Amino acid sequence: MDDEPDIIEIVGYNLKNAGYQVFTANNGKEAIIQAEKHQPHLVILDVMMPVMDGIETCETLRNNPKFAETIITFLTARGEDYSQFAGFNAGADDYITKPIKPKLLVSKVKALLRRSKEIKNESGEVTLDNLTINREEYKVTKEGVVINLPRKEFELLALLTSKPNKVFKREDILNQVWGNDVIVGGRTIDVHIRKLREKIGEDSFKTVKGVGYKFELL
Amino acid sequence: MDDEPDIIEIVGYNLKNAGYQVFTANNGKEAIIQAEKHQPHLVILDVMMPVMDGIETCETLRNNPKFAETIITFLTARGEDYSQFAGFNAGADDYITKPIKPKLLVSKVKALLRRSKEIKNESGEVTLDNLTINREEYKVTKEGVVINLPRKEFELLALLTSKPNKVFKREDILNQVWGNDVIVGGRTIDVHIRKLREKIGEDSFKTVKGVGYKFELL
DNA sequence: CTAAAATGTTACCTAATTGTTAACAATTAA
DNA sequence: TTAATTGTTAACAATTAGGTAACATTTTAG
Repeated sequence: MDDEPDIIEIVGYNLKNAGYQVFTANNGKEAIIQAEKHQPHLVILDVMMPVMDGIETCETLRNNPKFAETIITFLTARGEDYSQFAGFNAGADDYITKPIKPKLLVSKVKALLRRSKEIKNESGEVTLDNLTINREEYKVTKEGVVINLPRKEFELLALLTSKPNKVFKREDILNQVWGNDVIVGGRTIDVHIRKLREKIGEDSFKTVKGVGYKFELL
Repeated sequence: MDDEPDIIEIVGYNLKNAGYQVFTANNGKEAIIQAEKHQPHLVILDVMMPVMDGIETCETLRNNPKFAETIITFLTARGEDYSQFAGFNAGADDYITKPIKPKLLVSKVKALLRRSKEIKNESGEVTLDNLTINREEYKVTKEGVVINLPRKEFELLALLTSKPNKVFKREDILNQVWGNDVIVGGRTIDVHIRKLREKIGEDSFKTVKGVGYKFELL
């Protein structure tokens, strides 16, 4: 994501050639929207971008737990130390200065992604106990029987099962399932939990008072 | 690990200052020996080193599964593209070119280590003696038995165990567990300590009169 | 050795949090 | 357009955590 269309094209071309799926944006705001939509493994930012600069974009992404695992690197002509500093302080993983040979850039990207790919071997499908959650198909199966869940219920289940036994704070649940800006009443989460308990099983969902909920593996 | 003693000293000094434990070597062979001995999280190599050059050192380390998780970066004056290429092909995670301001180097190192530390600390779990405290799961286990703690008790325990044997002042406990602004009566902490003593064990929590409490490892 | 200060203990009350139901609104599918 | 499904809310019930008072005990200082 860069402000100069040419650079975007060159970089994009080379990364696509290297086998990566690439989405582009012309400014920070767009970049964030694209990132939300595609959940990329890696984000490349320029420092100077219209509407929202790279540093701010980086900070915004970093503050969203959805992108905690996302690798963020700057690619920019601004080589000054203080600028690099700002980049790293904003939570970037790397800071690459232009000019750089496309092939070398691909090498760098490969090096950056190597580690995150090791972690994420997600097929989109997770199996826990006798429960299978397929995020791509929005399908849940329990003991071989398909359970049809409405969107919100599915997303809530998907979130909780993304890290079994981890307690998700009510606030985080709201952010991730309902979105940062949506305001809903105080009992909404509970009602959805209730429905999941009905359909999936009472014991799987544990309340941690004053904190939130967790999906518990026994 | 570099061939120029001066650089080694400067880099080492700055990294130590940033809180890292640093071991040095003057050539590739030494570097490998040191790495085997200390199992570092990060290895910094120069490309040009006597006895065994950096590329070869990097390859050797990478071929050893023991160092699969180890982050390796070059730090060198050889900025040529083909040289960087060779570095990444040898399995390096990053390639930093000199000259670089020490502070910026520290930032880079921090960025490189953040991910590997996240993965290792991901469990958020601390084990002391026969006691396990998992912050992410809000779960405490003693001798394999799960102990369910209310939030405040859990947070108090988490605080005290975050630095075993350190005495936490009553005031600090109030600030960290109850928050800067909340005003509670003078016996509140004591009551919670009491409950923890009941559930975790009398001896673990020691009173330091006129100061506060500590979690004592025997 | 005694008084004052600090801490320990218990039981109880209340406020905060969560659970549950049903009604209503919004969305989607037929 | 209507019917079905899903999402949200309100109202109330149930639960539990947290705090405090009151008193006991221990420690410290003079």
